[in-house]
Amino acid sequence: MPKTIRNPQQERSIDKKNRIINAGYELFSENGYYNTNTVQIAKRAGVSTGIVYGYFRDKKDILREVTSLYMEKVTKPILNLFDSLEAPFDTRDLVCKIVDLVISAHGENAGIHEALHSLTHTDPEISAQFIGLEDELTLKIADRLTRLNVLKEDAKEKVHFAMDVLQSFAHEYIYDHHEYIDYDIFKTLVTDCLVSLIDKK
Amino acid sequence: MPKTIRNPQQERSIDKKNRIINAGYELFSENGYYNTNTVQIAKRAGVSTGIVYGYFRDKKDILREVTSLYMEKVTKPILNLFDSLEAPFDTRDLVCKIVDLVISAHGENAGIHEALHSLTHTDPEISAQFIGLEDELTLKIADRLTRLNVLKEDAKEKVHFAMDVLQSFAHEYIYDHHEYIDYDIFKTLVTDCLVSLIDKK
Amino acid sequence: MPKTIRNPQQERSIDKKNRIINAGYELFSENGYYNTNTVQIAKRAGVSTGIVYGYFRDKKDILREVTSLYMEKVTKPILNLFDSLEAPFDTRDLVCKIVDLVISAHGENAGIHEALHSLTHTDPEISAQFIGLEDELTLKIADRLTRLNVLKEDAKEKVHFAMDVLQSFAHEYIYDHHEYIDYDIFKTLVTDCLVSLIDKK
Amino acid sequence: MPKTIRNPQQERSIDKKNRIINAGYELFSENGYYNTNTVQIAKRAGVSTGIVYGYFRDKKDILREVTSLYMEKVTKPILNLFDSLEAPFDTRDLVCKIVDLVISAHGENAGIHEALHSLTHTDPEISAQFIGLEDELTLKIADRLTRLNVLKEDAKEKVHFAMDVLQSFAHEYIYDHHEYIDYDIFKTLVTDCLVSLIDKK
DNA sequence: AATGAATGAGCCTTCATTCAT
DNA sequence: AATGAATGAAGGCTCATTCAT
Repeated sequence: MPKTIRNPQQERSIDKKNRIINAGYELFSENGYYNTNTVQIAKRAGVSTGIVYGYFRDKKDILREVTSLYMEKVTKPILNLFDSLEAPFDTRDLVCKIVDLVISAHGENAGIHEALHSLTHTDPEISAQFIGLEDELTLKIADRLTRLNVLKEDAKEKVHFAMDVLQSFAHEYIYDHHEYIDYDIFKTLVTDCLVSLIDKK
Repeated sequence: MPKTIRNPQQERSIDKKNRIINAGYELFSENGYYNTNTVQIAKRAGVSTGIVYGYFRDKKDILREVTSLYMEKVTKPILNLFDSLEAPFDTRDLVCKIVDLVISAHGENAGIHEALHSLTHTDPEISAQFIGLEDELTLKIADRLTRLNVLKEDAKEKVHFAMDVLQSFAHEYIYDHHEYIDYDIFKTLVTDCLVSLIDKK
Repeated sequence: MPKTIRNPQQERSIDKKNRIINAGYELFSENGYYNTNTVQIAKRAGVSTGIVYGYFRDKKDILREVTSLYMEKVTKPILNLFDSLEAPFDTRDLVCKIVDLVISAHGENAGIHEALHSLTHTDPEISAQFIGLEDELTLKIADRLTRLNVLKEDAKEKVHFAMDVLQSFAHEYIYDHHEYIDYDIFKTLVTDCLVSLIDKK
Repeated sequence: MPKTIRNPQQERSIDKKNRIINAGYELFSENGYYNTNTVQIAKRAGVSTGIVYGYFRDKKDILREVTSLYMEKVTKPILNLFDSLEAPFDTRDLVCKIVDLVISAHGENAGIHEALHSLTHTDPEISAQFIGLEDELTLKIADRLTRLNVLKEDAKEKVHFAMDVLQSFAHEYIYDHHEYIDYDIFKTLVTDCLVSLIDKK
């Protein structure tokens, strides 16, 4: 007897479902998945506990949707940037823009990245979602930069490497802030690294 | 009435405490912190549930010690490498060694890094431990490389950046393995990046 | 504010109420009372959840009506048989007919008997309905057989006993089917028992 | 990760497990399986909710054990009677004893029979337990009576039929008590039926 | 010091019933 | 009359922590 999960078509219902997802997004972000319970999510979304299970199979199902939302939020601005990219352009200039973009994306989605990424290790489904996102992003950007003649060889590897570098830098920048580090210098190092990656050979 | 936590001096007790920490290490590594319970830890350690609370204030306290253990395991081989470093040496050679070292360290401590790092965001204490480790490592290595005349300016920033790059690469290398990526090429990119970082200017 | 329960007069409403009762009948029959929920009943009946409470006070109220329906289904063919009974007749012949009738009635209403009878013990209302049915049936049959001069003394006791025997046999026959039992022989035993009951003294 | 269920060896633990089973027995008996919750069981047993799951996998598991207990209680006195049976004996005398025995067994285990039997229809496991019990009982008694030369042909069918008759009579006698029935006469009918079953041919 | 049974708060989920439309 | 989304109390179960021995 498979319970039916509402697949909301009407505006009000979609809104409610989204409110639950956003509540999950916020709470997972603030306290992590395991420190958030369904009552909190419902309360934050302004709905009753019961109705949550009208829209989601279980708590994990909320997580899935939150993950998707996160992916979209992170992916979109970056893809937009590359879509609107017109040759010729200054490499360093592009890199700077990207760095700032990733930092701000990371900042706005503070916490959720950690909360989700942490589940990657124990949850195959979330892991697959993450890997899928990286795949898509890498391939799209590599393709775009190849077409623009910016990258020739090893485009995918370079793009992926660049993404890793950006990711970890953004995280560092937003969260860790070690006292003895001059983050302007750090940022320059990152930028240089990416520029030389693009201009290689 | 502050409960007394044993600070074990006797061999047998120390051993028992260590067995608990190791059990925690393994289990957190395998299943994550929230999917591990104290009964499992005690069983794996070969001790009773009750005695766990003779050595640790609470479950979080085990986590703290596991984190410390992790730090030591990861830190030691790297520090050893730098300690035994004698000038003159070939930069690329050194970088290659380090890359391999970090990969193997990451591989051996598979899982635990994720499990711990994930808690960083919701747990200030763990976060502080992580940051503290990075601080120590960065400063020591930066100092060493400065003394060896390998790095001059911005030593700390460079070292920290290098560590980030290595970390994320190792993780990528061990876990994610995207199909379309040629990891030999990826590795070369990383190596090049680090070499040029050191040889800068 | 006593909620008003519709006492449907119009054809469409009566139909709807009956569809709910039948849905309950089927579902209780298939899965038992406690494993059936009101949403399932409404869905099976092709009505909305809400309207169920327009026709029934609560879930138990559906049960009451289902019980009545069951009683009717089981009672009618038996009463018909006795109504159409004309003396003289062969006792054994009559008994055989009845046995077959009860078996088929039990088979057709598979499940619901169990589902309902089980509630008898914890639910006084259902219990009363069951007892009421047995009373009515017993008295009518006893009366009929007395008039036909088939039974003289202890008619009610005999009829009731016969009903019990038939009931438990039918149940056995339909459900339990133990491997080592030859049910033709079993049936003969039952028939003999009933025949001798009627022909007693 | 299969949770370990304590298999209690020590007296105190066995006692506790038994107290839980007995609490289940009583409560299922009084209110049925679905109207009894684990908190009630724990409270009645004088233990905490949690420990219930130290002895039982889940609520259903308690049901299983309650069922076994019931079977034993019902089976034992009857088997004892037949074990101590020595030829020659008066058939009617034996039947009377049995009837009284079954009535008292049914009375003492008031309610639980219904509560359990009701689950038979929706729960294959309980069903199997019930059928298994009937099998065992039937075969043992049939065997005993055959050895004693009391029954010759169709022993199993006769015994099973007798058990059904006794069962339904006992239930009638204990619970339903229809006003217009003279239960002494009823009892005589049952006795006669069984006697003639035994003395058949 | 050590054991492991015991505690009970808290979590996820279901479902009879209500209510806005 | 009718809909079906919404409510929230209650149930089964887990697990960090305590306690009798």
